[in-house]
This record gives sequence, C-alpha cells and structure tokens, in this order.
Amino acid sequence: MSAIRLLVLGAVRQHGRAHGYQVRNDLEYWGAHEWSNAKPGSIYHALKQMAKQGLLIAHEIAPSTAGGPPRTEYEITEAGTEECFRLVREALTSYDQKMDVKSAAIGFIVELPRAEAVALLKQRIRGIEAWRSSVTEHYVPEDGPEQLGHIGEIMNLWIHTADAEAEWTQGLIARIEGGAYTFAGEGERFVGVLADDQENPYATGERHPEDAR
Amino acid sequence: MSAIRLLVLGAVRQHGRAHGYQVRNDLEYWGAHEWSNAKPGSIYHALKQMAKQGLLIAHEIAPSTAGGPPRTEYEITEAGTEECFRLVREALTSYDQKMDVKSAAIGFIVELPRAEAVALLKQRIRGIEAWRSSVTEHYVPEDGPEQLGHIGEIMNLWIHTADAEAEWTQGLIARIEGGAYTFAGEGERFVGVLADDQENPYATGERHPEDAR
DNA sequence: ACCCTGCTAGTCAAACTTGACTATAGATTC
DNA sequence: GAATCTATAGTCAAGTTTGACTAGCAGGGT
Repeated sequence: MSAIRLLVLGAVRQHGRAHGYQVRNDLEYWGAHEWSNAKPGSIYHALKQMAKQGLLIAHEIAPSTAGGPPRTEYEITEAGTEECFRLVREALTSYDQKMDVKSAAIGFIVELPRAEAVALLKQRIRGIEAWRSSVTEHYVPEDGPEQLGHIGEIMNLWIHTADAEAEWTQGLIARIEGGAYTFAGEGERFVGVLADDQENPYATGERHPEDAR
Repeated sequence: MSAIRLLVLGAVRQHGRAHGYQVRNDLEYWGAHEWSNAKPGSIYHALKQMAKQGLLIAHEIAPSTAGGPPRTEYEITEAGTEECFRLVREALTSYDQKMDVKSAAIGFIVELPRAEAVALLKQRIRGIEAWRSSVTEHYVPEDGPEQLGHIGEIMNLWIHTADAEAEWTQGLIARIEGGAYTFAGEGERFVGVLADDQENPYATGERHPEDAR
C-alpha cells in the first residue's frame, strides 16, 4: 500500500468536496510532498482512479475566476469514507517500516475515537514485537550471528528500527491516554487544512536540506 | 532512487556474470524480496534497462539443461562497476529514511575500503544531524509545538526515527573501527551468494508475519 | 505409458509514479 | 502599455512496479 490513496482520500474527506489543486495544496501544507509521493501526477491519478472505483464522485466545474483550466471537484462517497477509515486503521495497526504510510495515518488519527486509536496502537506494538521475534528466530543461524557476516548488520538495523518504533509508539499511546489532542466526538476538531486567507508557511520554495546528498 | 538498481547491479557484480534467475535467487537469499521491491518483474526490467544504458552487457545463452526458456546472461561493464560504487556511496552517505536503499547499501559495504566506509558513515551522521536541526527549526512554530496539534506527532516521529538511526550508525561505525568484517583489500571477502550445492535457508515459502495485517 | 507436481527462466498487461510541460488570468515591472 | 512574473489547475509521455501468467523439462508415483 502506498500512502497516496490515504492522503488524497483523507484530504478530500476533510473538505467534504474538493478539487485536485486543493488537495495538492493541503498535502503541501502537511509537508507531504517531502515525505511521500504526493506529487501532482500521483494526486490527479489517484483522484481519477478512486473516482473510477466509486470512492469519489467527480463533478465538472466551470473554470475559477482566478484563471486556469476548468476544475473537477471530487466528493467523497459512503464507500470512500469506509475505505478511508480502513486505510487509517490498517496503517496504524500494521508494522511495515514505511514512513510515508505511517505519517499519513498519524495525520488522520484524530478522526477515530480516542479509545480505538489507543487500541490500534497497542496492537501495532504487538505486531512489532511479533515481527521482531520472528526475525531473530528465523534469521539468526544456530551457530551464532557471525555466520551471516556483515549481512547480519541488515538484521541489526531492522531490529534497532523496530525497537525505536515500539518506543515511539509507546510514547504516543501515553500522550493520547494522557488526554492530548482532540479526537472524534470530542468537540471541534483540529483543522489540518488552510483557511482561505491564511498563507502556507511550509509551501514549496523553501527546501529542506534532506536533498543535500 | 529505488533500491532495485543497486541490488541488481551489486548481485551481478558479485558473480561477474549472471542471469536474471540467479540474481533473483541471490536477492531472495538476502531476504530482499521482503524489504524491497526485488520482485521478478522489477529485476528483469532493471537488467534490461541497465543493459540499454551500458552498465551491463547482455549475452544470449542456450537454455539450461534443467529446462526453462533460453537465458540471458549479463556481464557488468566498467561503467556498471562505477555506477555500483556510486550508488553504494550515495546510499551510505545520504539520509532519506528509506530502509530498502539503506539495507542494500549495507549489503555491499564491504566492497569499499574500511576507512572509506567509516568516513561515509560519519558523513551520514552529519547529514542526519543537519536534517534534524533543520526540521526542528523549520517546522516548530514560535509559539510552541502545540500549535501543530496532532500533526506535530509526525515531526516527532521523524525526529525519533532520525535519532534512532544516528545511534545505530554510531554503533556500526564502532564495530567497523573495532575490526569487524572483512573489507576490500583485506583478504578473501565474505561471499553473500549461495554455493551451487547449498540450499537456501531463507527461500520464499516461509513468510514472515510482517504481512499479518 | 501416463499424469501430476515442482523447478527453471522469464514474459506481459495493467497500474502507478515521475517530472516536465500547457494554458489562462491577474499582478508587477520598466 | 508591453513584457514578464506568478498563481491556478491540470495533462502527458516515459519510466517503473506489480502480480499473474507461460512453457519446457525432470522425477516420482501408479
């Protein structure tokens, strides 16, 4: 699973109805273009694809007064909403060391009830632990890890990463259980989209040095 | 950059000359099909593509006695070898939280001189630190991290991950400086490929529970 | 003699991703 | 007042990835 479907679906859902450029801007506000494949082509492709699959409904709209080509607005369907929740739950539960999917899911975690979020994260930890022990059991030869040579370092990296993630997850659980953030059904939600008159402080143009290769 | 080019190029290089199925098997031995996109289609595609680009030379070979279609053997060129080293160096140096590229690079790290490996890893740490401080400076609003709401947790995840990776990298540097493993020019190298009569203990069929969604 | 399974080696269409490109309208500059 | 810039909204071809499929041969059972 790539992160793009979750990101696009979630973004449309927050507006109820949105056109591609709006989604693109929201995701940019999130910084998603830096940590996921949220690039124009992928976004528009995902919108069309999901419209074809019945998760979104496409409405043709007259060109905006601000110029540019005619827009297409997308409205989320019942099926789309279900799929969106399914994706969030899956991404929160499963361990697969893909930062982009994980990050996207955190972005939408508050759409769930608080108790469910905690439950999913706890299941995530169980998943990490299961994965960890399966790796150590399965990949360590009986005659000690040295037999793998430097290849063993790959395993070591996996384990280290898994442990770090379990720790971070524990921290997040603690913060959520401690009452942080506003979850579904707890009053007005935190809006992760830009107001119309607000400028995007994280817009493209100022690059982060992650591309300093 | 995806991991597939590095993996395929490196695998061919270890044999000097190899056909697609051999590469596929080597990568499976590495467990690469589990942590990267090393699937048949991608492998054969990468071979053809790199042959077109002059990194490999394709030789048509008669079908093996064991049946199956006629094979194509690929031989690495001078340019291919250079590219291979370039990719390893880049992957070791740059920080971009992609496990697959990182893992692949570790697999080939011993092809470099020990001193260079250490130097590259130290540069990696500098890169991580630079990235870390740019994130904290850039993404934390002046009025405290709370303004971002739960979105701040994404940043938190990044930072946590970056720190964990820096720590792991430090450990690896220490082990290498402590004399672990056999690097280029230090006698016979560790062979990460299967001998002909050896069965693959990590072959597909036994799945790891990372797909336990 | 016949079938079935499994291994060898690889192909293919469909889907996805990338990054550069288009076209329009208002704003700014010279 | 012409030229350039910027923002809007999106398209497109080229490249990549996926997962299912093909086809030949060997060996074992019946």
